[in-house]
Amino acid sequence: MSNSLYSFAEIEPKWQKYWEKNKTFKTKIDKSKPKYYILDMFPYPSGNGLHVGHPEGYTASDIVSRYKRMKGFNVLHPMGFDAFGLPAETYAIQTGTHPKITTENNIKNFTRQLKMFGFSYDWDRKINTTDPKYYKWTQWIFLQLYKKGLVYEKETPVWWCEGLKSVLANEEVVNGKSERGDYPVKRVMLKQWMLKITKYADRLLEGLDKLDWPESVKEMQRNWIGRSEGAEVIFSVDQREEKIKVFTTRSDTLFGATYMVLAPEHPLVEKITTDEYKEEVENYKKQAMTKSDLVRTELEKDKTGIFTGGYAINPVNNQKIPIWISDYVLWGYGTGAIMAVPAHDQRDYEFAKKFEIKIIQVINGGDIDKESYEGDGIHINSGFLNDLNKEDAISKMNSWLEENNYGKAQVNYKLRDWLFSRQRYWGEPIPLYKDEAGKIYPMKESELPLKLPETEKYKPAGAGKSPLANIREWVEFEDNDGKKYFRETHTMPQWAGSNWYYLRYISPDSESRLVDENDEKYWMPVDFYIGGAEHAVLHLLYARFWHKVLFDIGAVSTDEPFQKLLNQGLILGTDGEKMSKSRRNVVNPDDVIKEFGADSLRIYEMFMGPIERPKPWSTKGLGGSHRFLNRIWRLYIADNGELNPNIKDEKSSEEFEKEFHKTVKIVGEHIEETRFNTAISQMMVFVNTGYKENILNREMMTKFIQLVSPFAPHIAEELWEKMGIAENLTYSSWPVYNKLKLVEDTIEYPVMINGKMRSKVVVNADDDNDKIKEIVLNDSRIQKFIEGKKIFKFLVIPKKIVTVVIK
RNA sequence: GGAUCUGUGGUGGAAUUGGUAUACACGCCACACUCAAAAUGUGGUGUCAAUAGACAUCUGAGUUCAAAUCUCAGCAGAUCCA
Repeated sequence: MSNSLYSFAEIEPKWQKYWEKNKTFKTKIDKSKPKYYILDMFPYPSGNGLHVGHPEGYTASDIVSRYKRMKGFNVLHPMGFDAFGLPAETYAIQTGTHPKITTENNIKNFTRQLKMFGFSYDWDRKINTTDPKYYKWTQWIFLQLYKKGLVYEKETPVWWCEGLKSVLANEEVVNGKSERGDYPVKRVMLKQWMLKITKYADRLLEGLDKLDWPESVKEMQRNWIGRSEGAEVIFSVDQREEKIKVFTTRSDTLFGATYMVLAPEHPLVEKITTDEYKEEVENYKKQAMTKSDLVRTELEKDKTGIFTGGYAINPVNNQKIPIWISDYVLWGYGTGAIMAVPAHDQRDYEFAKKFEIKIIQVINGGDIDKESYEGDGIHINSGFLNDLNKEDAISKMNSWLEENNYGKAQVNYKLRDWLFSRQRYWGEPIPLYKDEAGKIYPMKESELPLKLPETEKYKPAGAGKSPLANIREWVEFEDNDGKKYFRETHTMPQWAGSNWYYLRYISPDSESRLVDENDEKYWMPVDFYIGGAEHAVLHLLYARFWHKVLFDIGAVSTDEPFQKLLNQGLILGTDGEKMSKSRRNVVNPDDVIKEFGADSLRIYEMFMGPIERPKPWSTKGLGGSHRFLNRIWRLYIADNGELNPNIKDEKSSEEFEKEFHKTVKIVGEHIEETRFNTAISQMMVFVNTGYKENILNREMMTKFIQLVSPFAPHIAEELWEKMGIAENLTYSSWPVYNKLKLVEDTIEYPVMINGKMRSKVVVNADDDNDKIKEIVLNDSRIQKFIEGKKIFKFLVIPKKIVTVVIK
């Protein structure tokens, strides 16, 4: 159906080979040029190959790369693979194929596909996170974190699925069952490695202000970090030594605290529970362990809880208040305990109503018989806070707490430390080991990389244990001192490799450092980073965290890694739904390239709509983009294969020349603004105009090829060659437009009367307002409307519109 | 429930950031080429009315000489968070 006039099937491989052979995109430091580092989020090389969503962002970054080269920048534009991950391991468990082999094959396939698009990557810088030469440095960074005291071990629950004999991630657990196989899952307590990202919370928050990122992504990160100012309050436990610390943003409501709630996992629960309640509490704890945090904190859900039999003392009035446990309080969030003020918190209110706990109103307002009141107001029933408003009451209470050693003002973060252990085989081994007494030792940097051992058993070794635990000869070793040591068997999460890959591209072969010092200073920061919005929080936050640590130890010279960020929108199926195998609406780029060529696919994906918006696929629309390339081709090449005889050294018409300069202006500006769809539509206008012209000035037509080249590089190279130009297109200078050509001698003004468009008048560009008014009032159409009416206002908005108000 | 974003022809989307609403493309219609079709080229295409004109940017109000654009209220959808 794609009746092509130009043979993309020959042209595209021809130029891809040419670029590869000539190393056209090889990048070196060149201090005579400004640098530009433009980065794609590197893909996980899945067995399915590329989908049409990948090339959307990659084409956008390729257009900018090619444009910047022509603008005289030294451009670094690399690609690599984030190749550790679950699918290869699952496949290994099923088939016995080593993940290394699967990964190698997939990378080959991905590379083949990426090359078919003609992306201008410097392939000599390709990286692969599973290469020991690469993960040596991932492990090295981990050791630096360890040395800085940012690594610690903590007992935390993980999801264990007996049916799958595997530990599952939160996302893999749906309604207390495994997403795959629907087996029950349970919480298992396990010692795991944590990274103290919370230590960097403030800097991660402040750093956002300087970044040229979408506001939505910055906002998401701010919410994720979740800084809140409040107070720590210390409650003592009735008849016991222990204290309970809570964090609250509403210390002013302390007089209304009528009970406390501990997370079921809170270690104090066991101590304070009286014999009478022991059994119930134990049962409740077991139940809570099966629920995910998401389910537990759902607002609408029915509140559950159990009284422990213990009491705490409210420090402000020495009242005994009951201590409950409930799953709506999470362990690992804040202090795992809350003071409950049912009168002024909705969840506490529902809880208190259900279990008939006392509700004391301490702020005037609302109707406490019906619902909690969370607004501001005058404090009542609050001793020394009475008559104060919220703000004043908070500050007075915080001073009181501090003076009396019952707490202090405190900043709290929603951000939690980063759980860094995975009970998997296909990940970076953690370079730590323990002796028989359990003492932890970091490996020496000179011993890195700690390679993954070969094995044929990829299944986990048992509840919460990694497959590596099966390989005794790897785990146990004797050091020179003759003592026995045990390696850590957990591996790093997939984020680890992707956390710093942008640095490795800068000097992929450096053996002495993770990134060469001089090269790093030249290339960093990444000027422009393009990728999916799904990484708005985790990847982009973790990478910023590591980067700041590297900055602190002097390994990098910038405080932030990614200056500008763009999220491309999802490409949906023709049905407007997310592409998925089960919906059978997946479009395969291999098929598209076979039928229409890579240039057509590139142009189409850029022309679909604004890059950052989600948009549905249209096969017809793709045909239109292909037709556009054919029209370009025919504008240059006649049916006999020779150059179009209209292309000559004579001057083109005034109009066509004007359109050309306008096109140069718009295409350049719109690339800078990443508005590729409108850049393309302007090129279409130029081509449409060109079809009506008899004289296509050779110089203009040459420059137009340059405008096309970032978008459709193959056809551009071919036409460039057919025009007989020897200069290297990739490094030719981007055309400059002549401003004077765009200045009009005359201006056509639309004339509005009482807000309605009534006529148009043409005036000379240098006519003053009086002259314009004269022309307008003499216009016959205008006269018809203003006849017998009084002119109230007469406005000329320069170069825009004339507006008349009559009555 | 919260945060952020979006809402324009039959469809994807433009609109110089408050100034002629619907650029460009898809689809559809007509004409040319053709024995015919495809491809290609040219023209038309918001709705009602057919000279004029009236009405149209999710709904309703407001600001303004002028609103798709700004403000408020509501409705619908998307993403993230709870």
